[in-house]
Amino acid sequence: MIFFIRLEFAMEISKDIVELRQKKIEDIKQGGIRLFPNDFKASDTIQEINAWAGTQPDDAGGDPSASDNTQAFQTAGRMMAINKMGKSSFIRFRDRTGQLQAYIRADKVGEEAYSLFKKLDVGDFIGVSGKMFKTRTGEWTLLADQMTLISKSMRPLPEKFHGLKDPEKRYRQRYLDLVMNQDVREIFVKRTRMIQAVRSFLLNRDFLEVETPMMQPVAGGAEATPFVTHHNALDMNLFLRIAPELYLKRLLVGGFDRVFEINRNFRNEGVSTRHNPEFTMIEFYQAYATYEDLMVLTEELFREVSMAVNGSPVITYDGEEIDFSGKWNRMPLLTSLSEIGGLDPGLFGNREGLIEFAVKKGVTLTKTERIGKILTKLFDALVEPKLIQPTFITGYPVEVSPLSRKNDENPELTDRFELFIAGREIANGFSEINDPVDQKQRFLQQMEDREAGDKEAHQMDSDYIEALEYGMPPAAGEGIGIDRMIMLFTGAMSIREVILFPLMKPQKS
RNA sequence: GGGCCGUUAACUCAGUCGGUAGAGUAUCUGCCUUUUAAGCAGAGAGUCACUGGUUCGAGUCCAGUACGGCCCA
Repeated sequence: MIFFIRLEFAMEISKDIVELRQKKIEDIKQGGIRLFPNDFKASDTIQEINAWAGTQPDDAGGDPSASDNTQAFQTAGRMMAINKMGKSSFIRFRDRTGQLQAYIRADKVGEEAYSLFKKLDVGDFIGVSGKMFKTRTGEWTLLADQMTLISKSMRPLPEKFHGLKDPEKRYRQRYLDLVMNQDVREIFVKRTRMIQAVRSFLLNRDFLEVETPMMQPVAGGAEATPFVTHHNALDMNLFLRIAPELYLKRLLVGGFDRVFEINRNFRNEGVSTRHNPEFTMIEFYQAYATYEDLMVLTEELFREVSMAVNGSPVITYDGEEIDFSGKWNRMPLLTSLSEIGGLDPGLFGNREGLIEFAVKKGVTLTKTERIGKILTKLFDALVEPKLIQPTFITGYPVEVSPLSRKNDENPELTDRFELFIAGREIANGFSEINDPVDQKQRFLQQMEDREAGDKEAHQMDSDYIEALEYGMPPAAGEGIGIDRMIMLFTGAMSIREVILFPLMKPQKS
């Protein structure tokens, strides 16, 4: 008999935490307590309560029974720590605005409520009402005269001191990352603020925010491999967009002279610290402007965003101070190749010489690549990593710029820039082609490149050509990688740190 | 796609030369009405990512696979 009892006892306490909590939940339910009520009103935020405490005189709040303190509060949040001391306990709980300590006493909330409280766990949501007092150590604390269970947790939160560190778990269960790691929470709050700052910058300059198709019959506006999907009822394949560009320019034809869109693009490529298959871009287009106007606008944009989120035009990224104030460096691509990349200018038009140089520098090329492509590959390898301070590189070859306007003096080059900060490409902008004949020729050349093996070369978009044939005003447009911009302003070294739910392979069960 | 590294309790991590799996936190039981990573006493908790190999014996050595991290393309 004794053996039997001991065995049962052993089985009981060997259950895991989730099972134990389920049993606890049954107990609470049996006691007539509602586990998930939705009618508790948190009339005060924790921030408001802490702000009130900040206005109190230094000598106030010492005695919880003092009657001169008549301000009562009611608030709610998730319990993050519990210190039980017999018939009284301190808890820390948190809402969206901050954290607060509360003091629960059996003689204050009543024996019944206190015995319910003893069954609760870190991670549960509670509602508390009462008045504020100061503890012996001087911390303002809510003395509960009522305590309500609002939502019960069934799984334990990660450990309170070390938190959640495993990157895989942090990305897959971002909600836990956000609960446990306040710095992560701040990154995503900052992300939202930055996007708002970009949006109001453009709205203040009379740009119209629009939404254009994410599912497109022809995936254009960039050189990338698209995702393919299928529409059942229409029985047609569609591509997830790689860029909104060609639709935004159709809107220029339509008379929206200043438009922008902030949204996701999808590119069917690998993942890395700088690439997620879906990522956020802003593209904006301004009629009667040139790429030079947009460089100035971009400088203003970064300064304004930097001031809005950091209060300074200077940021630190990867140990480097980056200064957005003043006029940024501007340098033609070819100049950067000779001055920074160490390429002899005599080789600029010499394909064989360039290939020889590339091989010497360890840059891999395919056999069919033309001079413009080779030059930009050399740039990516030899110059880009060295551009730490904000730098506009201008004058890109026509053959790698199928949507950019040719330069009036040198038709081999385009009126285009790319912006580099901290050794990374952040933005790409150019004066737009509004000559439909030129645009069609560019598409035809791209089709030749595609046939020669460049799978990312642009596809023909006849519908877009037709739009241009109705007449488009001269314009300039730009795209900025929002995720990379946010990495800069938050100091994140991986794009996964600024995307709430980065793409992960499923785990096998 | 290639290279290097990681995967051990719910979380954070140890684990020596190959010899029966460890700590802190969390959990459970008891005590405790001003704590601060509360304290005191006790207890339970593991498919050592997975599959195979070597071995008398594998968390540890070898091979492969999965997932992840960093770097390169």
